[in-house]
Amino acid sequence: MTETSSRLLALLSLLQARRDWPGTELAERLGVSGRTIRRDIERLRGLGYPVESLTGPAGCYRLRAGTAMPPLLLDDDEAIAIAVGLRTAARTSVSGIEETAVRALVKLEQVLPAHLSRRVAALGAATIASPVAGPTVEPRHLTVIAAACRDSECLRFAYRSRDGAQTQRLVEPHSLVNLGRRWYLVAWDRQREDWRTFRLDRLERPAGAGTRFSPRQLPGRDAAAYMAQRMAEAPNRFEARLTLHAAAETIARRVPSHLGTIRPIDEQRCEYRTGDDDLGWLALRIVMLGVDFTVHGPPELAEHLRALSARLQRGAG
Amino acid sequence: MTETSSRLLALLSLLQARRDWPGTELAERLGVSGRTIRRDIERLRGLGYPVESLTGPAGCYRLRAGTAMPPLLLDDDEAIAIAVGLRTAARTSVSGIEETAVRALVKLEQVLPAHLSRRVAALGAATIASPVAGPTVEPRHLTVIAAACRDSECLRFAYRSRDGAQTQRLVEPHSLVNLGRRWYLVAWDRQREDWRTFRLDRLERPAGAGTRFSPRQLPGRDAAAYMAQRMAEAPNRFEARLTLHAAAETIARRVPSHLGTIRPIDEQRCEYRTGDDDLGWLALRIVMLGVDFTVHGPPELAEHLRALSARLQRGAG
DNA sequence: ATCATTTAGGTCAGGATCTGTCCTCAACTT
DNA sequence: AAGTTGAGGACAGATCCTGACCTAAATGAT
Repeated sequence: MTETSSRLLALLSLLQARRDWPGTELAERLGVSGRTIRRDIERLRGLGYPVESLTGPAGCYRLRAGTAMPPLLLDDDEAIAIAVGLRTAARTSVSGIEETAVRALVKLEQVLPAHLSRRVAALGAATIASPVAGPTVEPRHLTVIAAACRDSECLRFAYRSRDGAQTQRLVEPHSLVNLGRRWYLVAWDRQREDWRTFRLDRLERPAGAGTRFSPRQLPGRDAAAYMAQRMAEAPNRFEARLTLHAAAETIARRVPSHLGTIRPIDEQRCEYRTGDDDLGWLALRIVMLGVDFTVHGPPELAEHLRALSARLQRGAG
Repeated sequence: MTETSSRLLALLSLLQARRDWPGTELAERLGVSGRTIRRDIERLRGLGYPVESLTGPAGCYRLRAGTAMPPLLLDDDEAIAIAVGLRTAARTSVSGIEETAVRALVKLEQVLPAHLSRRVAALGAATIASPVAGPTVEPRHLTVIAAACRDSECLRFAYRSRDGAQTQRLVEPHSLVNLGRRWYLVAWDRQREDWRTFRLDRLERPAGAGTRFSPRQLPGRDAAAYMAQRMAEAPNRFEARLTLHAAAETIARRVPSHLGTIRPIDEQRCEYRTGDDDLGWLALRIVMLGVDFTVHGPPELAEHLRALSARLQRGAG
């Protein structure tokens, strides 16, 4: 019955490509009689996909939103758009869905035909990298590691520790965690026989080792909690304290909660605390607020802003 | 045969959720015999989905990337991640796939269950809007209009022209075009009986009018070309000319081609020309380059940068 | 090297399902 | 009021599906 099944898929595909479909046109396209189309529609409804129908002249079938997600039938361009969209969603670190985006990306890339994969890679190469954004994570690394987590497959990679030393690692990956602007891997290090966290931007040539492992119990509630605890021990290099000359609500609407805290001082001012490892990024965040401000620390930030101010002054003549 | 079809879909879903599946486990999950699983795998292969298999102990089935895109079977969270990803991809205006992203978004939203739709909307509301970004387009407007284009349905909306006058429009939508940082609708205006272009950020309460129309032939090669021609007649409000104190190649890698042109002057300098309607955005683009520069015009830009410089100077103390 | 495990696939019989044809109804637009 | 479109029952013939049973081939562990 591969005939009937594939026809049902083709029917779903058509119903997703356009909204309104008269029965006769569907019958023609699929090469079956109108009666069979009606039966197929009935089958789809039986499977839980709500197909509306209008009677009379200009009557048609129409796939509506139901209670469950139907299989998505994408053409090449749409698949590419989704891959690119998920990559940016995974990278932007403001939406709060980074981990899910990576999971979806792994699922998509597993079945993405090679020629589309190449096109996505080409588009990725054309994407600009902001010079103040600091080190970035390659999307490929992200999906390789996420796939290893999902499939309980050992992972091998080279790691550059904070002091610059290169080591080769073999780990049992547990989870990918997105915190602040960075990605971390929580994994059991097989050589050191202990849990470790790795920053993805310090990691090179990750590849599945080919061997499976049985998942271990991570100490702590979950990977995000574990990671947050580790992070609390090693805070950001720069912790900024400023006064903003604008109402707290105005600012709160522009700053995602994990990128710092806002406290009102009075009607026209508020206190803003935020941290980062990168001065350039920190400064840009402040500039983008678009309001007057006063820096209370750290001195490096004030220095950086003065340098930026001087550059603008010189540039503007 | 709804039984067999839905089992095939369930099988595809399982194969997408994890990489390796032993046959016995699949048989258990789907409640059929192992022989039927083998036959189902055979069917999937017959439909063009390449299912690998490993024999021996630890043997398993594995869905590989083929030559065509299989139907994507998503869970709730993944569907949300894709919706959010496509929204950002449609909004960012650097990837060059904005139109396709909107098309995919329309397809997705047409079948996205209501409770997921609400969650996407909630996430969208939490997204921050940069104050220098200028007027933004609501994702809802984008999808409503794109759907009307796709389905050849008349569209009604309120339009605020450049001088602030409000008018009610009834149009036959032709295409959505993304140019620069903006979205435009190319449509046949039924009242004026001529082609018009509309900026989406000036448009309110778009809604399908319920009536269908038969598509007209647009003058010009395609909508993008038509739009580009119209745009050439009405350039940006501010056209910036600067010298950057950095090698042309360095800059070229950071600037998407439609956001201005780079011409080398010598080894260490290049000329950068770029335009925008919004001084804040223009200035931010320059700041983000992270290199020294000299502004040659327009005077408003220099003025704006001096003001920004002063703000930073004050803020840094 | 041997053994156990896993996929591959042929065959068979009974039952279920699918398809097209023909027909009658109901709903809706013009 | 008429014409168009979807809904769906009935029927017959062909097709397909499933589980059971069996043998072959590949592969990792002991």
